[in-house]
Amino acid sequence: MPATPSPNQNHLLAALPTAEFELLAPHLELVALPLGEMLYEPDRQLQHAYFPTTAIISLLHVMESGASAESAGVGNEGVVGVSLFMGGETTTSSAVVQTAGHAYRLDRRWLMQEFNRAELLQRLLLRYTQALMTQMSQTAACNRHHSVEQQLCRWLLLTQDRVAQRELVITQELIAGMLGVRREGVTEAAGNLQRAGCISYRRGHISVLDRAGLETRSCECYALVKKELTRLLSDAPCRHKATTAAR
Amino acid sequence: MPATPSPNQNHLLAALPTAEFELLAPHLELVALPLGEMLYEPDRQLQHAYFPTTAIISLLHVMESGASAESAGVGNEGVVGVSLFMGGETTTSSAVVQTAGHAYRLDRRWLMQEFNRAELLQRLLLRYTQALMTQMSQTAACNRHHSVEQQLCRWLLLTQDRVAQRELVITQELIAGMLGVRREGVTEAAGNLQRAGCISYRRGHISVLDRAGLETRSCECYALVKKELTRLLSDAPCRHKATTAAR
DNA sequence: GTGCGTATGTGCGCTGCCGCACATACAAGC
DNA sequence: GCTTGTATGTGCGGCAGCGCACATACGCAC
Repeated sequence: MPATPSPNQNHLLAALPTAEFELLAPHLELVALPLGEMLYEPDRQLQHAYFPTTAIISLLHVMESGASAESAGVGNEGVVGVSLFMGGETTTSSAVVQTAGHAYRLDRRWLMQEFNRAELLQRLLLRYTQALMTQMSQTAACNRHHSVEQQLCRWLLLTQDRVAQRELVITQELIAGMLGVRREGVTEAAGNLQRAGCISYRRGHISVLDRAGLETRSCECYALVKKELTRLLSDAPCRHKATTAAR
Repeated sequence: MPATPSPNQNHLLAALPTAEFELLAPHLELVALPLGEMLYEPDRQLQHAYFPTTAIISLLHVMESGASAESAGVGNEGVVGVSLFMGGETTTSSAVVQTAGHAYRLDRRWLMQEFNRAELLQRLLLRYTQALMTQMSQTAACNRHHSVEQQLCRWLLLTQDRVAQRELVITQELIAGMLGVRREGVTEAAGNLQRAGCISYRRGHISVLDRAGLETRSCECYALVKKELTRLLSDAPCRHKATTAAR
């Protein structure tokens, strides 16, 4: 973990060619995102796009019944607020900070303007958006067909990729909210994984011990989403090495 | 149903201002899409974008187990092949003709070129893509929390909006494939809906008798997706009235 | 009309997840 | 240390949907 926050910790920002980055840099504002903060909710006008460095954000759907489910997560590989440049400005989902950390944000108007002017920035953001769509649509199919344990594995792998740390700081209760299942279901699945030596956990902390084991027990969705993200962003121009991290 | 096929039957094409449409028109090619035809599949390079008029296309995910689920459907409100202008060129899903009919298609290269040149075309396509993302992410949450009957209602309503006909020509088996559930589950749900007077059906045909009834029995997802589609496309410039049809 | 392919109806037992009601045990603050 | 809030463990009945095995019945092709 770099002690000094840097925009290059975000893969999209790091992938921008120097010329474009220089234009953008003065407008980047570092913000701390505490756990549970809501970056946007349905129908509320989003004021900034957020490029996470150490924070992780969940795109959550809350149903009328109060039940919730995550359609995608965003970490240092992406950006929160694609609806700004997609033109809709609002979305039907909420964006909630799932792991506290930092992000750089850009003002809405500036981003919208620059998106239309800077061709490479536009291309990069659109390619990332397609990766996000992959994640969403795969989650739809995954929710239909795969078990809680498989989905927990997928979720742990995706999340760990974003923090680059063995230990995740999160409660099973919160994970249940993301997956849209009961907290008890997560407890049981996590128990199995711990007994199998894949993870170990204590009150609010989960450590990944055996990634290969998790990948075996995960459904195919993890590898698929990961592969697509890599494909879509790896051949982008790149100032720093941040984008190369595949899995 | 107009006897003469016209690009204006597709809401996106109809929404283009005359100047932009004139540029595009010579490149539009009318094609017949038979039931079951696969417009693209994972990793296969897409050669055309399809603007359906009477056809309906399902964006399907096929899992390793062979099970499938639709993450979104595309009818005359949209376009198949957003990955072309999003920059990825391929996707991880398949696109399968769910209801036979017609579509206008545009060559891949021409569309990619024009997307970068024509600002209004770009804006329209991106807004539609955001509506598609709404459909995908809502489907993810819906698959998690709602019953087969609720989802069948949602599916019937969305599909009927696309054909503008009382009667849909489709088997329960195919619907089951879209929803990612058992055929018997669809049979049972359809039986309930018929007994309630919402629909009537016979071998391969389903007629919607009571839209309001279906909306009541549907989950909130139908209204939400529909509303977002309307919002994103209604304030677009519009040569014809096609885009105004909100439900 | 007759026949046949295929769409639909129905009944099993089974499983995974739910909803609830607790028991337990951790960790931070006094 | 002890208390207290909260995270986790566990057991129950219930139910929706699954997988299977059929029975039935529709409608097209001949």
